[in-house]
Amino acid sequence: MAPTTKNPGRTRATYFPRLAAERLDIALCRASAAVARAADAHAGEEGLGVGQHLVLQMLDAVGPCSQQTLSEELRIDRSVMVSVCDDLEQQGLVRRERNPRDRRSYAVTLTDLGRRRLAQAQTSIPAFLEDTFQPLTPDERHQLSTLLGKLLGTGT
Amino acid sequence: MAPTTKNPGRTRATYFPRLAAERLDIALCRASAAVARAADAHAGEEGLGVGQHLVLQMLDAVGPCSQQTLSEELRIDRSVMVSVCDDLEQQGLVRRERNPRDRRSYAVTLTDLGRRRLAQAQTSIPAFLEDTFQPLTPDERHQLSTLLGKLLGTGT
DNA sequence: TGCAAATCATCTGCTGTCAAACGATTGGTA
DNA sequence: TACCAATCGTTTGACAGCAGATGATTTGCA
Repeated sequence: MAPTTKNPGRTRATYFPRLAAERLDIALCRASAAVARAADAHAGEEGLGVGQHLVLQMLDAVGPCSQQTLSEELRIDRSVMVSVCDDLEQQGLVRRERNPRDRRSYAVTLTDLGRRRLAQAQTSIPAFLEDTFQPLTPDERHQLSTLLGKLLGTGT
Repeated sequence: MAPTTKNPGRTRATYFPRLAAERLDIALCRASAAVARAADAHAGEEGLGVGQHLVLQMLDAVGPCSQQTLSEELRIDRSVMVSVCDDLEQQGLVRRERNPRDRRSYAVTLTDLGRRRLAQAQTSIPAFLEDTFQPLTPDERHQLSTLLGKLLGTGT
């Protein structure tokens, strides 16, 4: 069985690279799926979901926010934001205070515990990014960041 | 109401650009989500799902395949591949023939109708890509493709 | 040969995401 | 004032994606 009798149509030197080269949209989606998987795994070890981390980080950066604002800025659907804030509140990392000016909205507020939890979670992010984007040099990562920025319409 | 009495914490000059610049993983996922949404919309108009299109294209390129091979090369879960092939078969675009060498697997085969349908669907792809990646110059698209290729481990 | 392990396609159940609808509240207009 | 549209948070239902189990079949090895 020198000339492989089986695997009649199996073209090693696979098809995927060709596809990824031709279809930029597919390449982007597949890469994103891999990265998202890694991020979820990392977040799982850390005990704080990706979305929850982002909410804490934004609250720390810009102060108390409505869930609406958090949704828009973090690109997380508002119906998802509900459960994200539920979890955070239950862990005592944020408080939901009614906005006296507009009682329809909350003013989601970072607690001291939340601030400490965020600081702790932040420490592992650089290593995670380093690990996930290891195939790229620092310069290439910067290129990628710029290109994605343009694609997202977030200025340069 | 010259000094806006409401919107106390609303920081226009939004937060998202900062986030996207710091967190390459988030930028990648958000960009991918936007692109995927556009692709789904395009595929909807075309009447052929993204996965179904990819299957037809691969069959045309490499000949009859098992669902397993299609799954691996297209990065589509095998349990999802089942319904993708179901749809294609029901529309008469592929046939599922048993592989006589290995009756566990199918040899999914492109029909003439499938080949014509593929040719028709292909024509609208360039315009879709042009539209979706409009913020990027051709050179930048090539850069992005190269970077994603490295990230996906598909050689240069 | 006969038997254990691996493989292919499929099915089931779980999770996360999104669209749409809903109550509560607000702002604007007559 | 009374009323209508818009907004915020929430709930619900539909749907895709993935892990794991299952049945049929094949392969490897004694």
